[in-house]
Amino acid sequence: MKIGELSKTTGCSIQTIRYYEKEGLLSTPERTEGNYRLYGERALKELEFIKHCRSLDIPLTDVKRLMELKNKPEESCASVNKLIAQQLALVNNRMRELKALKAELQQMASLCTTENTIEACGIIKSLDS
Amino acid sequence: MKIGELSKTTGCSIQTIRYYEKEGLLSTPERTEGNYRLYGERALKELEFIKHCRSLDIPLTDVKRLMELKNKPEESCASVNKLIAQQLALVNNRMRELKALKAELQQMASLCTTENTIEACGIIKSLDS
DNA sequence: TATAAAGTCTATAGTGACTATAGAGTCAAG
DNA sequence: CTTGACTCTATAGTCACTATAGACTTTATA
Repeated sequence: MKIGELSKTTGCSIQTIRYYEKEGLLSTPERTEGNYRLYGERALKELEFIKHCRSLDIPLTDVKRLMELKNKPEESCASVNKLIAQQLALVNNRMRELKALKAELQQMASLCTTENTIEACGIIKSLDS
Repeated sequence: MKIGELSKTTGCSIQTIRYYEKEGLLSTPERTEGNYRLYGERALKELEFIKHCRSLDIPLTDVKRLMELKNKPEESCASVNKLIAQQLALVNNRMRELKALKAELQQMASLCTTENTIEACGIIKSLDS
């Protein structure tokens, strides 16, 4: 299939697919006589793997490492484990931050009624303190 | 005070301060004979305001708008209100995503014991599906 | 007083993960 | 045989910074 079809099937934009190729995440596709990229099952699977990792916010460098590890099936998966644990720690951190953030935003929202002038606005006041 | 002191007082890096100035968020500072930036109370307050907004993940364009609104104290604060509500919606969305993400990462972590080879690794398997 | 060290200046490039655009080439349908 | 859809490469833009190079200014020390 050509890049447009791959894009539709996977939901990745065409530019993103080419970007992943440039970054060495997708294996170099064959080309038609007219120099169009040609993809098969393999590229589809690679792309789905990347998509899945990205939906977990795993950075592309780590995705690349994971894909390389996949090709060394006899090695220990300790590094895979570590990577996921790190990712989990990041997510936990970010969630804690977001909770605090949400609380403050809600508090701010409650300080403002649309009828106020900016001078009297509780939100601006709270941002100033 | 000079930029280094402002940086230490506020915890913003020197480059960030200069960046905010370039983006029109900080008012243009005076200069010494030797062309060093000179800041006073005003810059300190502006910078604290920006920092506070940024800690709430409010994008710089919106911070700029808020600062402009602050200088029009007689206008209605409806737009301030709207901006905060939008930000809150974003945060809520992101929290929902992160929850799902965390659940999946935890599930994955539970699939792997360090003794496995990659071939048998539950994490890689789950990333593949 | 000389010089070394610390601070500051501007301008530019890099980050990550894309997105957008320009300008040219390819291919299928009417 | 031409129109339109698709694809190609190369380049620039996004956001909010961070990092660097190379020059200048100020302060501290010998």
